[in-house]
Amino acid sequence: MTQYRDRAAGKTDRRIRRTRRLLGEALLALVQEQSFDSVTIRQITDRADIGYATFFRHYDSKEELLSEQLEQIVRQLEALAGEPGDHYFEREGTLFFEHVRANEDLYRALLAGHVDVQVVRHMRDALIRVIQPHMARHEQSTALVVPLEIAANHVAAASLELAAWWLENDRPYSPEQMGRYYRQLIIDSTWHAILPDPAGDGRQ
Amino acid sequence: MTQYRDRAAGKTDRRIRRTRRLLGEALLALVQEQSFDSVTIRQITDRADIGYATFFRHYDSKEELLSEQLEQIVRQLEALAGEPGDHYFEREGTLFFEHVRANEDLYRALLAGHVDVQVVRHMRDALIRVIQPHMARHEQSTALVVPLEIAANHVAAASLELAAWWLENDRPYSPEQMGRYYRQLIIDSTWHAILPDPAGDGRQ
DNA sequence: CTTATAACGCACATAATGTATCATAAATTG
DNA sequence: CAATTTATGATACATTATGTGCGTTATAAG
Repeated sequence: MTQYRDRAAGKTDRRIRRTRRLLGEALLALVQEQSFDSVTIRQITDRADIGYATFFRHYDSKEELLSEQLEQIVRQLEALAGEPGDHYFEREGTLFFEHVRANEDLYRALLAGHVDVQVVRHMRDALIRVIQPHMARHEQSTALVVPLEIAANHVAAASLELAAWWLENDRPYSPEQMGRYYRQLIIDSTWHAILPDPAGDGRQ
Repeated sequence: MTQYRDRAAGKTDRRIRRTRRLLGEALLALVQEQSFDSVTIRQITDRADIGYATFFRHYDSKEELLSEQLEQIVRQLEALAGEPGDHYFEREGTLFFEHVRANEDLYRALLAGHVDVQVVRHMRDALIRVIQPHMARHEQSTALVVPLEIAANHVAAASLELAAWWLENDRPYSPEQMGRYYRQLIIDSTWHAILPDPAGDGRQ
């Protein structure tokens, strides 16, 4: 059914906002205690003190509810990345892993639990939309060696994978150290792969 | 239940081999027609002409059945990679994407459909076990800038992501072209990131 | 041929999803 | 504040898929 979704994203009626907020909080709390796919909709509504049937008036599935929660992460990343004129690739690194640690619960639900890969892909696509404008600055300067589409996908996917590795292994390195690895393995590497030999750099 | 699993991987009784083969084939056929998560165990057993209850004597879930099918891909990759003495990173590239195209059905089931991320992770871990020995050759030579564990995880994950992108976008480039992107974006880049500045070599 | 055992078919239990409906509570609107 | 709209609660119900138990039949192994 899902009948209240269009209504200006639920910004109108206070009851709608309250219900959606409670459902989101309940999901986040439950995901701390068990894997995402083992959470049932009944559990979510019980924890949120919301009628079971009410859930379906807002979401078709728990994946949809999770995706909505992930949007707040995307907004944080947009703020992190700043404007394309800003030096995204220089500032990123430590900031990204501090952000991951600050939102560890959400990232664990996404990356370390049993989730449909489509949800991860949705998150990755949102990340691409944040990253790509920053990489596109240099597109007109020269013909790219590797298509921007592929490079942006690579950076987004590899960032999530590195974050997943970090969380799965219980954060064995500091955000600063991970930031350095991140830049060496993903950012700088992709930079060199994208741009044709800049002459004198001595790398590729 | 799953009662015949220990029995030397079902190599003994011909009926066991037959049942498992038919179930695997049925899953592969179904995944061509619909997404993995929409396939039911009943559909698999119907297609395979196997009793419903029999499925559970062999597998606990369809994820487990899929994972078993993926093992044949891992064996192919092992053959592709050859011995650690062989120049894995030089030979890889085109070969990998020809391999992906040859096993497109299985890769689509894994990467393009709705699958539990744990299954993808299982595949990725198998890939790491193939790749890591090839990278470890150089470990003793110098202290690595990026830990081998992280680098191997990165290469495996990024390889799967690039393959996923390729299939999701209906293979817009040839395996040869993808092989070049693969080397520039993942292999050579990781090589440079792993080893400290080799001074004069210019590449690795 | 004899024995072991895998598969079949069926019934049944369990659990989760999703829908329909009506009464109630709460919000918005004027 | 009053009137109206509407979201929620609660319940019952239908549907679907998973997973198990068991007696019978078919088939492989020796």
